[in-house]
Amino acid sequence: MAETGARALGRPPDPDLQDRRRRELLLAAIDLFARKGFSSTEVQEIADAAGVAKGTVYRYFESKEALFLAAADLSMRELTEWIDRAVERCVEPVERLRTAALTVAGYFERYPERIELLAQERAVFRGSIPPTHAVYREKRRPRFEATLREAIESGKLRSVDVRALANALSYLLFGAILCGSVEHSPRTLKRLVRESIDVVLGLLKTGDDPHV
Amino acid sequence: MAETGARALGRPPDPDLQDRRRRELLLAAIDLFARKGFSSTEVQEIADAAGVAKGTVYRYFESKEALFLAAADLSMRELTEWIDRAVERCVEPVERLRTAALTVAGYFERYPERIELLAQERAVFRGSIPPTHAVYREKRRPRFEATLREAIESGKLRSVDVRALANALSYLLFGAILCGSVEHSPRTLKRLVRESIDVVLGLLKTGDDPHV
Amino acid sequence: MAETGARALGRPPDPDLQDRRRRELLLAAIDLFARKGFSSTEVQEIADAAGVAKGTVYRYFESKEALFLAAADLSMRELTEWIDRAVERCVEPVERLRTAALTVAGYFERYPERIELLAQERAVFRGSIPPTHAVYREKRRPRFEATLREAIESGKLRSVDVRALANALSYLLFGAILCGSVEHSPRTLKRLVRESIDVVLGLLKTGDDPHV
Amino acid sequence: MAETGARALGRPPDPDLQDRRRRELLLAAIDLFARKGFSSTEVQEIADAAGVAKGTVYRYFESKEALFLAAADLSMRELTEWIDRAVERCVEPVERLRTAALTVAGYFERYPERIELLAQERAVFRGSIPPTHAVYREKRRPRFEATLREAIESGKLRSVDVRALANALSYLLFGAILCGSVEHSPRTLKRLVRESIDVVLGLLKTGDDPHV
DNA sequence: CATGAATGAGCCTTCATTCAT
DNA sequence: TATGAATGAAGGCTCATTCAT
Repeated sequence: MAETGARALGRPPDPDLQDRRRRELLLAAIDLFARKGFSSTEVQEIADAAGVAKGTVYRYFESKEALFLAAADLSMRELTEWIDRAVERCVEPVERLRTAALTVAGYFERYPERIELLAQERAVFRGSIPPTHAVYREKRRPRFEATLREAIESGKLRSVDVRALANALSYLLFGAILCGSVEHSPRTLKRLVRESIDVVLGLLKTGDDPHV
Repeated sequence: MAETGARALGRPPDPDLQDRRRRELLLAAIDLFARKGFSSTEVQEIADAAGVAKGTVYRYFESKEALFLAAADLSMRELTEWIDRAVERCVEPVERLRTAALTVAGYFERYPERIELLAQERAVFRGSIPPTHAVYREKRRPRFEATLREAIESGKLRSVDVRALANALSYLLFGAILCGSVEHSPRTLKRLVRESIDVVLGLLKTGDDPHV
Repeated sequence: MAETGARALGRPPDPDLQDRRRRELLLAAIDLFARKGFSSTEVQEIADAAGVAKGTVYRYFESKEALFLAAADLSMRELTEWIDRAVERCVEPVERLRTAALTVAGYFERYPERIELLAQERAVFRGSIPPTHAVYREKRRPRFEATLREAIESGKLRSVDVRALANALSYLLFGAILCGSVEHSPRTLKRLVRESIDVVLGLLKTGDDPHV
Repeated sequence: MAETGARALGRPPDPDLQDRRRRELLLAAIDLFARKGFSSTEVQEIADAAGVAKGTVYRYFESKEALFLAAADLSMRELTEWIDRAVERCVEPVERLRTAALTVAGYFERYPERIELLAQERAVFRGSIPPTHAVYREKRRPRFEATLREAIESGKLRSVDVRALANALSYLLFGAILCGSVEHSPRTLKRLVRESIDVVLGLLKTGDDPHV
């Protein structure tokens, strides 16, 4: 893949291969950390899954913890990309909100294991670092609140406190992802989120009929 | 409790001491597991904190994991008791909902560490067991949905899908507890939950003014 | 051995056994570190040699390095005891000097491996600690110089700079132990030291015949 | 050296560069092994210090151990050269002895780290090879004893057993170098050796006044 | 029952050495 | 010939669990 012509030079350490390996390791890490938990996963297993020797893992990542963090970060970065890509086509603000939420649900329905990374991260790095998901969420907050404001100002949504609403929707989504994947099959995550979000959005819509 | 007289064969057993010890151990476990994480906490530390020898821990609990589970369970059972006690005075259904949510927030504001147990539990027992909080939530669901139905039927809340609404509120609360304790000080948990819940409840109230 | 009656109490962790174990470990450590070198010796080997599990080693010593240091210290302390015991019978100062030197030689002839500990220690703890042998030597220096002074003042030895002479004799002895054990069999250490020391002492004796 | 023209088949080999590299590596090795100890020094560090890649080290030396040995050997060969150069100007035998000893002291005062190589070597190559310094010492012994004999026969020194005296002086020097560098600053090595040696030489001088 | 010394499997990390380029 | 990425054996240390007293 993308092997076209490159790497014929000899000396340079072939950045392509390195990138591929790094990614391979991260994917293996996501999978294993998510399925077995941080401390029950041996670095050797990750190396095996990525098809490299154990020592090689340590060429790419300082430590098991650093690998975990990088894996969690990759996961959240990809989620961010999904959201950005999905949302950029939505002009209508309410639709944009719904789409964003459903994209998150869709992402974790596609990669159910990655939900566990959120829990793992929190559990393992006991407050020593701000959780990746919180960091990413905070980064998106201004855009999020702007969209809400836009929807309210354009009369699409009732007028409520924007900060409180943003929080409520965030928490709802986060809670739905975490709980939904446990209580129901992760396969139904999207439906679950849609139903929950739509209740609230339905209530928010102006016009008196809170039908979704 | 209610242990009086049972199996009082001689001196050694002393069921009171045993109960006290057991509780001592659970409290120490909650504290340490929550503060340091499951795998970073040594059984020895818990024994020390409870003032017993390490071997004694194993007289009361099969294993480190069993101790953790029992600790998580104690935590959730106490939360349940708080809710029951708080709610039993509320006749008005909407007030009952609000009170329950605020009680949960208040509980974790009082014992902020215990929030971590939720994360720990999920992280450590990777799907091998249904998380304690999910079990307790499921147990309360019928009562919860009944209250919602009651509020709707009595015209206090708009008519929406009860299941979806119950989920939405649950997830919101769960998400708020988990995120709020990280993003803000756990001291403001109650305010955070109140604001988030009140937005939604405000929207739900019949009559057109969604002011809280 | 010395098992008489003791240990019948039950709880107290039997200090005798502990002391014996500790000594067992130190002797095994001396032997193995000396024969195989510090880094080529595995903690497991020492545990095996002492008949305990690896974890037990760490109950008695903080780390492999601490174990080494304790071993080196034991070795030097025993040497000190040998010297003290041998010397206490000598009134005549020159005889005392000779006896001390020969006792050192005898000690290392008896425990040839322990010579290696001196080398190991220096090599491993690169200046991070003052070498055990230097510490012990410095502790004896006042007594040593006093003896020299006594011998000179009583006319038994020629008058020379005491400090310089003390150094010269110390270095000679130390060099002889280290080199002699390599160049010749450690079995001849005593003879080697006697010859070297006697040359110098012979020269030192008053009266013109420097015959030993 | 004397490599001129040999095997000059093409461009690549360039024996000069190779010699320079080899020396560079040895000097880096001496420095690092001496400062950090054999096992705490990584081959990579030596490569870095010499400005070559790690793999290149293995083109010049079979293994880390071989590199160490070569480094120790270089050190002793240079010492030998110093001695030879210093001594060749001395006709008077006693002066020759003194000069040799002081040159050794001067050498290690100039390169204090190299003292450590002696200790390292002994510690690492536990008897598997005769220590470099012993080999070199043994090589010089005939010349050394000849000088002593010459001094005695010419009446400059008292008549004592030559072998024993040679040993005593050797051990004294060796011990002084090893101990002196630890107990005092290596800066005073020369003074220390001079004082120690002069005591003995003073006693050896014919004529009754053993003043240095 | 309580104790805490002993156990030993487990695991992360290091680093000398190799070898494809 | 030089390079440095990859390898994987090795080993120090931890800690849950056991069990003799």
